[in-house]
Amino acid sequence: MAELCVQLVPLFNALPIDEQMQIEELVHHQNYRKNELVLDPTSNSNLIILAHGSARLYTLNKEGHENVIQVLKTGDYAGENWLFGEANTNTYVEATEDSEICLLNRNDFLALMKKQPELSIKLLEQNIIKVRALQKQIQLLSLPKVEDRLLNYLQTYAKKVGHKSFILPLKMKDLALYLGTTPETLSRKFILLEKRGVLKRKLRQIQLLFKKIN
Amino acid sequence: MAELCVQLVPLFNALPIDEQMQIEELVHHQNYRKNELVLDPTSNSNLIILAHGSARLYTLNKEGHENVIQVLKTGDYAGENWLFGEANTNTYVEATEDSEICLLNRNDFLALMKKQPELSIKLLEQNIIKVRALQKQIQLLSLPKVEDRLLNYLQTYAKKVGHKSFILPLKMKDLALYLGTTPETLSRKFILLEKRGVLKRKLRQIQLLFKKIN
DNA sequence: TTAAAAACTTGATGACCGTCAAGTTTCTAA
DNA sequence: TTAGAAACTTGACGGTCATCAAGTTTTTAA
Repeated sequence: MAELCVQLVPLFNALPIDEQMQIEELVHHQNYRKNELVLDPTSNSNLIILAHGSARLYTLNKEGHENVIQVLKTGDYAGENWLFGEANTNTYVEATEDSEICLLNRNDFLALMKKQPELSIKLLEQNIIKVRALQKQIQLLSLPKVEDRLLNYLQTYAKKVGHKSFILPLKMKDLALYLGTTPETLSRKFILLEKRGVLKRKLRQIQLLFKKIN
Repeated sequence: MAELCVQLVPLFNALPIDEQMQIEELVHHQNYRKNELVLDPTSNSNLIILAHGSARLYTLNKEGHENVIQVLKTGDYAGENWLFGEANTNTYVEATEDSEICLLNRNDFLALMKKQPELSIKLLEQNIIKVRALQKQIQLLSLPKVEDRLLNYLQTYAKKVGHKSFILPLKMKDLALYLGTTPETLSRKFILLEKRGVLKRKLRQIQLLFKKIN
């Protein structure tokens, strides 16, 4: 279990601990019984974090029938979008077992950001970094050949660590996922690149062999 | 040519016009002669926007040799990252022809955000929306079959517009690019889905035929 | 240290899809 | 209205890669 609920939310988890604690102070921890309604559209919009338990998030269609959007388990969260932009107008959350749930009120949060502009600047900074990482991943995934994706990834990573020798930060399985391929194919591609003299490898230890990293 | 330099920068271009103008007021427009240095690491860090002309962005390696990172043409920009986080410590920009260049100073910009917390909140909001869109695209690109990517895209779009009939917002060519495939394959997949009775299509007019949009 | 699990590799196979080239339809602007 | 361009379609083909299954190696934890 995380020390702070807000650490579970990607939006916040890269923030310095001080800022995280400022936000944590705004959070209301509460216990709900099974089948109890946690929030509905008349509530203030909230970020909802499941500290422990489970809940389901649903909307009601015209016929009044539930439309389950998401099932939340321990450690999950929802409603990041309600902290900004549109408020929640049609979504309900109900505990599906006895649960401990953290709620962060939209207005409280916006007020904090207005009072502490530094906080929103840091959040913005984190988010811009994230955007750049995602764009890079999309650029990679758009290369049709796995070989090119892998090479591009390795070059980028080498540039980032500033060295042509490095240890892969991901397991093959995860790297395969990141590159939109399978461990099998990835394994073969590594061997291919090694045969071509592009790199040397011992397990996850990689050494790139070309002159220029650009 | 855009009315405002800052509209060229994705970070800003979805902002309300008022906010854009506030930022634009901070921008220094300047003319540079061919080969003139626009900025170096001793300058304050700046966002640089090429209103007209061209420039090259480079670093110097240990031997003092130029390492060209990027070539900027009319409408291009660079240094978005210097507005936040790390300052520029090693990059030079030089005009490669007579150019009109807009510079936005990091400190000016941060000061504005601190004075106007609303601004950074809006920027953050835009950025979060962008993150969500990018994550969706990655999720799509990770599906190995084009067919699945297309169907997933169509379902998501239908949900967004709240209707099973809609007009594709992208040309085939662009949709193909977005889905990481080619116009040819995309065309074939549309026909396949039509034959299967999943949808009807007349040009870019789409109608999904399955019961449930979820 | 040793056994079990997890990670990684290897092989065979066929479907999928990118490519190229040549069509057809739709759009655009004079 | 019409010619030209752009967008889209169709066909044939071959390479890439996902899949499945059965290895081997490395890691983990008792």
